[in-house]
Amino acid sequence: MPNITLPDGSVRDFDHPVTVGEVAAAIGAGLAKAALAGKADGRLVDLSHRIEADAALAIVTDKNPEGVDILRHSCAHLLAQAVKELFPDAQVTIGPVVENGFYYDFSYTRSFTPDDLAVIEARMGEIVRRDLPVTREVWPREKAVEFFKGIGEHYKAEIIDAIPAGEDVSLYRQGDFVDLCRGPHVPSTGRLKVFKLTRLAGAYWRGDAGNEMLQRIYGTAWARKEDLDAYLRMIEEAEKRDHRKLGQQLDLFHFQEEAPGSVFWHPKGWLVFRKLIAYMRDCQERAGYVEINTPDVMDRALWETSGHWFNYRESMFTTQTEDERVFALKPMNCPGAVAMFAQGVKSYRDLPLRMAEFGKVHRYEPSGALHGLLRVRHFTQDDAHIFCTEEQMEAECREVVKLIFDIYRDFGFEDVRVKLSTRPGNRIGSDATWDKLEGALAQALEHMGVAYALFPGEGAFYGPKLEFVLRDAIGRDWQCGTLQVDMNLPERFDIHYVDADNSHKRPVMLHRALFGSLERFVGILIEHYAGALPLWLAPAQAVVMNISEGQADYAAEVAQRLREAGFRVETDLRNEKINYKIREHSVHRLPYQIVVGDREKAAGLVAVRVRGGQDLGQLSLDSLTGRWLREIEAKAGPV
RNA sequence: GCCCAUGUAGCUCAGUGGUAGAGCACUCCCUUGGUAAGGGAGAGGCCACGUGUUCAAUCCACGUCAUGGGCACCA
Repeated sequence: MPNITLPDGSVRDFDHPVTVGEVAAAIGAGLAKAALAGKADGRLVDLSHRIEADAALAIVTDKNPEGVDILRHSCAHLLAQAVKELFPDAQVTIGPVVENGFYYDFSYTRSFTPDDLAVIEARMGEIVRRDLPVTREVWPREKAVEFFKGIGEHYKAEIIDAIPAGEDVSLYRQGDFVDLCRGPHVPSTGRLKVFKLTRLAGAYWRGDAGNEMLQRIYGTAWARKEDLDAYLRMIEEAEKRDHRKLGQQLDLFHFQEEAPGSVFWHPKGWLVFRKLIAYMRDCQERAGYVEINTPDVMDRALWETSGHWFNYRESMFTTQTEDERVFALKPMNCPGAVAMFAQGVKSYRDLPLRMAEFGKVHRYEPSGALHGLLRVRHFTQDDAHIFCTEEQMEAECREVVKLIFDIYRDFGFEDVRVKLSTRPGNRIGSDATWDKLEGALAQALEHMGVAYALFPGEGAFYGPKLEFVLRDAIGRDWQCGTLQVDMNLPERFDIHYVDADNSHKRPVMLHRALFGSLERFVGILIEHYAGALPLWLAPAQAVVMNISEGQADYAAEVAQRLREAGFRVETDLRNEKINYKIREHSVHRLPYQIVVGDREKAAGLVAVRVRGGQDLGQLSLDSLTGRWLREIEAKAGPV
């Protein structure tokens, strides 16, 4: 008879097979009440699961992450049941757990509306009040297929049909509603209390754009009301930080209909952009890069050689001119860099050759993909191509990785994760070459002690890649930098260098971008800093305000002296109260506000207020600029 | 590209089958005020664009464009 080993190491002996729920009850009434499911020998099971033999068992409650996922999964079923009750003709498909919640995809003749959503949510609450037991049944696959076909659930039948013949499938029943599911689920619908339907969306059947579009209903679900509230507050905070909203409020950039997916940079936004380029230029010069610039418009023949014409033709902007010649706006900088390398004869002594280019690339992204600064059709890469020998490849990769980590740190991104994507099914080049390229990336990381996640099959068709994902101030992840190794383009363009033995050798090419896209990086920074850019990046670093007309000249003079010292300083001499001016510049997140009244004018000092409200009192201009220099040196401001 | 929603003043938004309104911003006047909104007056709109329906369309229908939320895509 089963001995049950609990997580604390204690063992309970039962003289008959027991269910998980019975074990929980044997431990304590409180636990029995809180129990949602069990984890038997590492496998999640229902409370009703019977344990026949010795096992290690943990009781899962809503305090475990797995428990919350079970709540979410059960909420998906609850949603499906509510929809089926309200719209019997709707067909169910799948309803998985996602981060913070769940969704369920339906097929239905008409579109659901936001009003439907409220009605569905109300019905979900009603089913909760019925407190229906949720029970598991195991059926032969064929019987399940027949059953779902019989009740008109063709999508469900198709899913089950894909399960290998002869296998049993598990079904969950709550009231009249039956769904295919691996489980586990909560024991009854009454356990689902904290959920909210959030939005409607379209989604392709089986995630394939060739299939019909289903209707997806998203919801969020939590163990406790406080968790839901915290989540909703987090969403609100993210909305406040939205770079599109802040870009408007802070007068950084705009978009307009004539140029979808292309940015109009206003003076302030462009200043940030320029500062980032200047910063990166400085980093790259120190790291031994040279900077080049190649044409934006080049003959299609070049893109045929590179392979882009055949692979990405529909995403390229092309020209139509008087002559018959077809040009394309560059969607990537690499062919230009290769052309640059091919000029003149290169010696092994020239390698590694690190060529950077702030290249503006043009890609005709699908209209539905455009998203503020984060996905645009014209963007500027802080691109570089490193031509080196196979022997140099790994060391170069290490240098790039180091540079990336150093740079992200300057923006306060300490939490950076690395993804290694390896050879895809559809690829070019021999396995021996792929071994070398993947090895170079993996070893570079391992030698540096950098942890990484492996993504088999996710590499580009010409080579493996590293991707760098950084986590921002409110915990969201952004993929920015990339490092790819490539033996394909050098081959296609037939470039070579002269080696020490006077033979011609093919260089290896590294593609790398650290910010990735400057446009996108500015967007990420705006959200990361919630618009309060650190002093070195702030478009206006300070504003000088007079209290009344008598100090206007002095305020202008102070501003001018600070500008001459190299700072970006505005004046606000308007006939407004100081409260009004301070409010306005606080809303615009200026790092420093300088107030001059009769007292400061008489003393030759300035009164200084720091972003956030701190009052520094009266300072001399020298001590103020000294503070600023130290702050700029420190780079990353408070986030 | 696909599904759904949205598009009214510089911004945020009301509103109606009989060609429009608020707050903020802007201009002018009063006020010269010491650390988050002083008062008054004024100016400002092809109601995204096109085609229908109607005596009459910002409002209804269809189409287009753009934006938003997802899906698909992201060399």
